[in-house]
Amino acid sequence: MPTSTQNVQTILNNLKQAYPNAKYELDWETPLQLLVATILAAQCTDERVNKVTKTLFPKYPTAQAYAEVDILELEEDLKPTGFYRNKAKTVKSMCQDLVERYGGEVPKTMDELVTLPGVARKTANVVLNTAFNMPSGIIVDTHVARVSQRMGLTKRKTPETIEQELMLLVPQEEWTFWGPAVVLHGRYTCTAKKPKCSECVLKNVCEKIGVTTTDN
DNA sequence: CTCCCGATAT
DNA sequence: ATATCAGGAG
Repeated sequence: MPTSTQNVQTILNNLKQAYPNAKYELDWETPLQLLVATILAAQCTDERVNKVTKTLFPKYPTAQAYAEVDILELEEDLKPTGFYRNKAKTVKSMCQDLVERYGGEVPKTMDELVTLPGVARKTANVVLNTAFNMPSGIIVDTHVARVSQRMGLTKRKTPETIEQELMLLVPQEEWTFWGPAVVLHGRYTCTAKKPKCSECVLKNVCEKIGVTTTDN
């Protein structure tokens, strides 16, 4: 058995012990809500997104509602999440697309999702993994990318190529667990600045590539 | 590669 | 002051 495969098993075991119920922390009830929340989550904490969507979701119950809103009003609604002009434009045009091409429903395939404005593989994987329980791929956000590189699981730089390598290493039945678990690990332990290596459950199989500051 | 946006951590 | 934050488009 290759070393990397052995490491992946160890990583999985330790992650499951540390984050047994790992799941995405964005608040949502419908696929459309999760899709919108994930777009708003770009360069913004989930906590802030949840605060905004608490009032946003009741105001816009359907894709049609976003599609018809005045762009300036939507910009105001999304302002606290940052990148608000881009996000308002993206959400509105994406929902227009949903209404025109998919009857207002969120499509359930990767090929269809990534044709929507503002949706690439990361956002599509979040929706497919979380809302539709489909192992379409592995969520690779800034956290998963950073942790994977530090662990020595990949030397690639772009989310797409990192995802490709991870999909070869991680068994498919673990894909939907891997993403949320590694995101949590990256957010709270393997942080971008000053990672907490001394309390890391993966320290024994981590190569600490590019880690310059540790707490021990 | 840059740009979009603003709050927070360091 | 600067890096970073559940990214994606041009």
